[in-house]
Amino acid sequence: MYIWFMANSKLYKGSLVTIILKLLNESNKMYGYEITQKVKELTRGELKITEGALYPALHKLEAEGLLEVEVKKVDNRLRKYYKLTEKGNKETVSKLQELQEYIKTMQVLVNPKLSLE
Amino acid sequence: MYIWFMANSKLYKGSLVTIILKLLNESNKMYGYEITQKVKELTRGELKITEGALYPALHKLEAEGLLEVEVKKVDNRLRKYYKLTEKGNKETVSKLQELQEYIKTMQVLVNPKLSLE
DNA sequence: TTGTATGCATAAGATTATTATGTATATTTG
DNA sequence: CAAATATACATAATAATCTTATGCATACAA
Repeated sequence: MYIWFMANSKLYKGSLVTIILKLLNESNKMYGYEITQKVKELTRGELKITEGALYPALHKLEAEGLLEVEVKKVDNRLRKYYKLTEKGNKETVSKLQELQEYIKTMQVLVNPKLSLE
Repeated sequence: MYIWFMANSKLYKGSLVTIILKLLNESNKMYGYEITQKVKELTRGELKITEGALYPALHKLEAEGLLEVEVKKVDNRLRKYYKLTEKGNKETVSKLQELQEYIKTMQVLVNPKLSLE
């Protein structure tokens, strides 16, 4: 993993958990590397998910009971498949709401013609 | 400053500089406390700007040459009025573009029906 | 056979914020 | 009038999250 196109915006700080939860919500189960590739694909290489951020985040979500893990060996290589628990499903809904509220609030702050209804 | 309604979302991390620059871009000059009150007003108390975040951020922006400061004494109390430098104006445009791109990217990640044009 | 891709992991350091203090004056309220 | 709140600045300790760097290992392509 030598070259990365990066979004280079500090705004993504805090978004990683939301991204992980939403991707897992869409596709039943995914493994870490798959998540990095999916994000790369969806954002056309614009957004990098670094391993140093991803793996600790997955471990934390698992420890919090939001994800459960299943280890599989494919082509003689390990994969750790993650899927949402029931608690994880609820948290996903909550995180997506937070994201919508964040976007709405920021648009109000940044566009003086808008207001919070 | 005893009670604060807070947005309680980690997504705001990284947004403070964008907020400060945009507010100064709209209103010529503002002082720190005024910024906290303006944000509170615009977001109807939803978003808190803590002093421990605000003042260091203002100092940093000044050190980077994005803001210039003018100290005034009003009602026997100090106010440090900040305004954008030319460099600060350019950075404001850049930060606002970053915000729009962030929002677009996140909507793609979170809404699988959308795509980057 | 060397580099790239796949697949995991963690440690050091940077950045940004929260929380807790501290100082000081002005104004409101019981 | 005393106490609480509002105005106005500031910084230090701590927490959270990320980047960068490194490490291990297998598979595949040039």
